[in-house]
Amino acid sequence: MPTIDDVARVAGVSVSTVSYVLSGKRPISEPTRERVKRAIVELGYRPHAGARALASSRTNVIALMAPLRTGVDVNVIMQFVTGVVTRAREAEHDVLLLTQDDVGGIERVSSGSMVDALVVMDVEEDDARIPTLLAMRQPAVLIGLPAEPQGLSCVDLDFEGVGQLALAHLTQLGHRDVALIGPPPSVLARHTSYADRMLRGYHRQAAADAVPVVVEPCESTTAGARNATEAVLDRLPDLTAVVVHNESALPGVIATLRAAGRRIPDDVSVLAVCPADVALSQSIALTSIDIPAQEIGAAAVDMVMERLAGAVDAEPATVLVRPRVTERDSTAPPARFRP
Amino acid sequence: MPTIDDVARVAGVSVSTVSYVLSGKRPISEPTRERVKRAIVELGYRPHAGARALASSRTNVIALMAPLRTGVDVNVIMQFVTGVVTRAREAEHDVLLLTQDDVGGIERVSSGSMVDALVVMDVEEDDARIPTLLAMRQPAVLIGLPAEPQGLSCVDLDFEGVGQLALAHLTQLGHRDVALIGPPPSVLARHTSYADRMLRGYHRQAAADAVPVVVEPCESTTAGARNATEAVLDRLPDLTAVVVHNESALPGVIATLRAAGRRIPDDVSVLAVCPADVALSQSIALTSIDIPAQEIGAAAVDMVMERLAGAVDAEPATVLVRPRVTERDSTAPPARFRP
DNA sequence: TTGAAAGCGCTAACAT
DNA sequence: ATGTTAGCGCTTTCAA
Repeated sequence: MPTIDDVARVAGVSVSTVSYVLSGKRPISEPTRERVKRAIVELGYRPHAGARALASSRTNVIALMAPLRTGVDVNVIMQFVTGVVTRAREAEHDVLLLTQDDVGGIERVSSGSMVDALVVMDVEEDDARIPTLLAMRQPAVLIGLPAEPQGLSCVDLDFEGVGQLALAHLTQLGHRDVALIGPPPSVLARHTSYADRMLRGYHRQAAADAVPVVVEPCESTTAGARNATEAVLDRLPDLTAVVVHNESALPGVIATLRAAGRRIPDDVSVLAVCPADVALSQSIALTSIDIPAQEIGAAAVDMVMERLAGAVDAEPATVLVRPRVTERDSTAPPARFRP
Repeated sequence: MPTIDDVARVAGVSVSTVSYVLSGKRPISEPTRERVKRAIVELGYRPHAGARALASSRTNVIALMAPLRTGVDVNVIMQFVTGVVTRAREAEHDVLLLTQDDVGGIERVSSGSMVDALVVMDVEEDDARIPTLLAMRQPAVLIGLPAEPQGLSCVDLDFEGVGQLALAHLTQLGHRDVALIGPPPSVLARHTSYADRMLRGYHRQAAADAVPVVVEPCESTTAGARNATEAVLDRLPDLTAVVVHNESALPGVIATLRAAGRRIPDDVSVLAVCPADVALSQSIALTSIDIPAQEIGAAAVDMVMERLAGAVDAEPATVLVRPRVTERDSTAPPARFRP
């Protein structure tokens, strides 16, 4: 492997000149730059990442902690991951993937100076990783919003708003007998940030609209979806609308509703909270509050890069993407509102 | 951040002693080792990854190229990824994630000495990355089997065997009117390794058993599954069994068969080629040839580590995991064989 | 506009 | 069993 010295020799310049041509951190005359670039190409030179990291304390790598916990939809995770990796590459960074949510992993990559920053997924209300993240010298950005961010930067869809908006949309259509089919019990049990926030917003809206709250957690299997849907029909025989906040349950919920003789949206409206492509790949195009997972992942990287670039002590930001309802074919006013 | 010098000073030894305590590459007296370890803990010392890489030409990072191409099931990808990351951690390595399948990414991490080795997923029959992989000084392992590995190591399920076994299992039950619902057209079009091999095996078995080959590619959507299933029923009105090599299509295939009035397995047997958990999470537990994605990912890492550890020129290995049918509730002999 | 050289924090060969 | 020290390949300050 050629080194920077080789390049310098071939180009007939000093190593520092080569370095500056590469970094652009000081002006280089056009002819010199040309000679250097030619030498680089000729030799197939690539700077050694380790040497660079050692000399500059910059690795151009960010860590992405994407724990694969039970109950979280893999599709959605991958959309976040894709967003992060893609945007990171655009910013000349690579991504080190951590799939365990252990504090040990954070410490290893952080104090070992393996990465310049961390992006953390699957955040809980009271996340055990927060103290560790605060102690690192590298910046961290959470995808999610814990109860007390304590100065960490966060990005996410505004899930409280999602809960409110989901119910409000249905009540405005005239629905009163609405149920929420939610995330799996495991997700609820560990107080995953998005789940708790969504429920909070949903409850608030229910209070405002004076409609009862009927919530059914739901395992992410066909059987789980069937059970939850049947439970809901049982608890609310006059059900006219259902909010589903569980990607993997959607096919099963739809199938079970139909099996029970309820047409969508004629008898029951279905409003999904999920990525747009999931809403579109069901047997009926679902009205949904889209989770822009990829964009949120990209936004997380943007925040990382800001922190890396400039104001080291830029005050921590919390970016909450505003939810919107995209009307498709699965919602309508309840039957009694129609001729 | 404390450095190795700090540790040496606090422990009252030389830096090399600290280094050797850490690496275990030479004997250290018990008392000395103790003092050093205490100093390490006391200071919270972590070796600087870049410095280490520079001095030792070892990064303890492997690259995982997991392109998210259209048509491949995310669930399956994630199982491979999980297998790779988990086993890599067990071997004291971290994983750098590349999601584009560009040759540029390989060159960057390889000649930049960012990683010790590469694991490559989503391999095609005639994979464009092979020349680049051969040119690297780091070892590479493919998950998949190209037409000409040219000396690269490969691990995968024996998909030719899968194709044979799938059909053989059904014909042995007495089925003659069998259809194969396959991967999406895009996967076929780019000659993804596993798809081509499975088809090859299937054709061979069909010739051996003298049954016609009815193959229907299938988009990974509910609609796609419906279309493919209806097409199959159309082409083969007396259909008694179907092989499904398309995870995302499974729910739709099952639903469509039922909608057409065919009970499973009474009227139609369904044999799936998919990870075990996918087979188990359908509305009926499917007989399947399981794809042990996680184990294959782990095996890929094992092969990497062997190469890294010892015989640099260990001859390249090709490990093909033997497929097995796991009988569950979706297959039975055809009706005419039963009372 | 360019060059010389002092590190960055380790590993491992060479000494003792 | 332990210590000394020469790099590893780069960045960046200081000089010119």
